[in-house]
Amino acid sequence: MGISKIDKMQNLSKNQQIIFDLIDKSSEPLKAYTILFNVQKKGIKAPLQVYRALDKLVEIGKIHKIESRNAFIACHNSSCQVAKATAFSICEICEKVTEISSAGLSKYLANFKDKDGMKYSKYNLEFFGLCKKCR
Amino acid sequence: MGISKIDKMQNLSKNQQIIFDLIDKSSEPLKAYTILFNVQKKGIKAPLQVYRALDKLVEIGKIHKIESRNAFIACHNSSCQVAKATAFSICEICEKVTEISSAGLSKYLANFKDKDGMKYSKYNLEFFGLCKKCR
DNA sequence: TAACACTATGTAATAATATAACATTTATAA
DNA sequence: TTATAAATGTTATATTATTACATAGTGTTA
Repeated sequence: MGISKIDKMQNLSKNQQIIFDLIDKSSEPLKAYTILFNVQKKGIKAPLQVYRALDKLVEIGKIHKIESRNAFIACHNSSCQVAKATAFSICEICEKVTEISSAGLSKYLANFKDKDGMKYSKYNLEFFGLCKKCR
Repeated sequence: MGISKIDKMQNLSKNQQIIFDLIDKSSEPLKAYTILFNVQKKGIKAPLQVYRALDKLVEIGKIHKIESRNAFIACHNSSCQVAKATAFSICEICEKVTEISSAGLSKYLANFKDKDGMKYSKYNLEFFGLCKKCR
């Protein structure tokens, strides 16, 4: 009668919950020190407390890191299996980031084989361009 | 009788050439401060000198930044149009990075449209897994 | 319950990555 | 040649991330 991994994913610790809530309600990706500044009133004082929570949230797939921006957004895509398959579009003017949810794309990438016939279990894809507003 | 952009790409400045040579002959991606350490004997003393050369080399497509690793490798792929379309495989154990050269993949991604029918002019894709040696 | 393993937290210090600001020099084009 | 753009040199500082060590909570199981 163990607790499954799925169940565990829903029981965030105190710091994890505070930081997830902040990221989840944000309309844009947040940087670690922006997060730190915003949660200091809740008792989280040190960078490490933020980075530890971020690491865990990324690990369980609740948030993703936008590598080219060193920033974090909440996952809104049920099909990215625990952070293993992520794709984003990034506007180079306003910096708006949107998670891409495309069955075709994820299928294509999950099945992609390199020259040696090797498949990869995990990927991150970042598209760049101009969003509707900024065109 | 102007000099074309292609020609310009081959005339690197002194610092750019020193830093490109180092990256080009490296068997692994190099980090900015590793580069700095290695070119100090050649008179490049400050981080900014390195970052400026790196920025330029990325811009003209001679090198690429591996975003998830904050490291740089030389481009060995004639088909990545001036750094606008890059794909890499990264071994999560030995950290070996290989640039992927796949006409199918680049065609698929160059033509990918999101839900709004929008195409993107630029992308970076990083695959993660275990390389042959580390399996 | 007691002992254990595991996860999370708190705190200080510091490492690693990257940019701002300003002065000067070199290369290129008109 | 003169204007312009590109590159360099230098100092200081901003931003991002980790090491090391001590403590506390949570769940498991003997």
